[in-house]
Amino acid sequence: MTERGPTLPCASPAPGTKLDIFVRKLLAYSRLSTADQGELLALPYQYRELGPNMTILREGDHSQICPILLSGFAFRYKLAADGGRQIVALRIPGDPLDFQSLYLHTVDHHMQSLTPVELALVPLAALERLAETRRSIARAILVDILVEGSIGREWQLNVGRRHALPRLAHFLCELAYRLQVIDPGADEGIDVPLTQEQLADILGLTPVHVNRTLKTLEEAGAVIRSGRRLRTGAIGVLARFADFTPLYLHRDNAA
Amino acid sequence: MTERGPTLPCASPAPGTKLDIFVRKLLAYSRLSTADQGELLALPYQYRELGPNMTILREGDHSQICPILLSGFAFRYKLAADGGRQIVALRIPGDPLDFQSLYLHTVDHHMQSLTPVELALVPLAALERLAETRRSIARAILVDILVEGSIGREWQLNVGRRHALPRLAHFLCELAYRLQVIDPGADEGIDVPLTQEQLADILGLTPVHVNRTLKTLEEAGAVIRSGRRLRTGAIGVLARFADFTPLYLHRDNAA
DNA sequence: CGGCTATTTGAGGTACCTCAACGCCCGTGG
DNA sequence: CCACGGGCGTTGAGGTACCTCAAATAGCCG
Repeated sequence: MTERGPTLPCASPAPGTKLDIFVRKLLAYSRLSTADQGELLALPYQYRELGPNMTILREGDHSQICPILLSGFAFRYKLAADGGRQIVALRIPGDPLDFQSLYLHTVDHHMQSLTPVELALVPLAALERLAETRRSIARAILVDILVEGSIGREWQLNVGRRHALPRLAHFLCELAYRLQVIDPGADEGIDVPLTQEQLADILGLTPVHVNRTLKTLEEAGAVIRSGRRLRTGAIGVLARFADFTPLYLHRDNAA
Repeated sequence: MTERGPTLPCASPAPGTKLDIFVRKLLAYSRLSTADQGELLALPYQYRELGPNMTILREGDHSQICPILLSGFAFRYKLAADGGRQIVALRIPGDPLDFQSLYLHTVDHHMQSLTPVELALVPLAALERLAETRRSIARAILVDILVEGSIGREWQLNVGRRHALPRLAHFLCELAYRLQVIDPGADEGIDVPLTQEQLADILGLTPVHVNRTLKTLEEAGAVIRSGRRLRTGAIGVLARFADFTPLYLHRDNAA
């Protein structure tokens, strides 16, 4: 059920644990002592691999576990009565996927894997215990929740008040910027693992219009497409179309 | 600087404190012992009144206080490079306005009073101390943050995937529903203290189109306008146009 | 009453949507 | 290795929900 490494007082990964990337992600936004890091790395979890487009959370669930995204991408979405889908958050490797259920009874949205993913399923009870005994870990959890909230507000602005071209460019810019935390080369450009339909559901557009907007961005040299692959140009190039300011990502918070 | 009432062990308001409505609001989403309630009511604060359209928080601020909205309405907003404004949250009486600065260095959005407001300015340090000694209060703070995040996601869906009419109706429905916590009669209809321009900035529309959509809603009997006043019909009537399901407001959480 | 702001209405424009057809990638199985 | 099928991407044509601009009206506050 739970394979756990021995409790480590230092920050080198516990043998056998895969939570390394999770701790690195938290460290990008919060300070944690080596002891804190050791406690996190020693969390019990169940390892699971999922293919793409698999449901991870369902609206109405009462969850007892917090999945942590070890690799791959996942997204939260909501559905309108007419079947319209809005993707409301994108989660990247290292991200915890459901801290919320620590404190709310009911899940208010759906969640799916975007690519094949590796998950560490951590019992909420274990996380809760850790948060109670270690203030700085509780804090790091909160910071993650708050930063996701801030990103959500920026998406509200993006969908509500930007035209398709800067809207798309802004999203791509944000994604590249966020990926820098786990991939130092991301500022030179990233592979975007989203179909045009998924992009449309993030941006509040139709797939057809995303297609045309991508074409424009490509002609402007801001993205490169080959076959079904989509790759962004460097952040600096994207930003010229994007009205992008990274303040809302709170990368200054760890300093 | 700070007028504080004496610490009370029971839940009846501390003499002289105005934080009663704040505690009632937290109680709607979290369980708190009478001792917890007493501690909250005994929080030190500076009382302040503000007119409408006054700035409460500015993007880039490093805040040391958490304003609590004792009466009146306030909203968070963000600006696009072209001057477009998106209102990303509406806060109602009893709501804390900046728990976020407990854990993040920099404010990522602006905040203004919508109507005349009364504020209790609580030092963040006092809140932090309370959260550290009382787990259930820390929890209540978190629940408030999470519920606001959930509302933000619903707004993403609203702006991204609903047409103007259900979009407007959904927002009005939500507002009436939320106001029930502090005003039991709200389900019969509420006064909406927003100009059409502000409604437009919530909904990602133009004021002109909001005007036309309101007209349609009025002809359908879902809102009443007289002069510049806007009043909603009963929630049940609004809901017929709104695709509204209150799950995301997490009112089940206190139970 | 005067002046400001919010609302209302009209006319014309456009960014994005809908529908539909076609073609290309790519995984699968023969 | 090739043939096949299905999903995703691409393109075109036509439609529409919403926007822009502009002017007139109405409410509100001194």
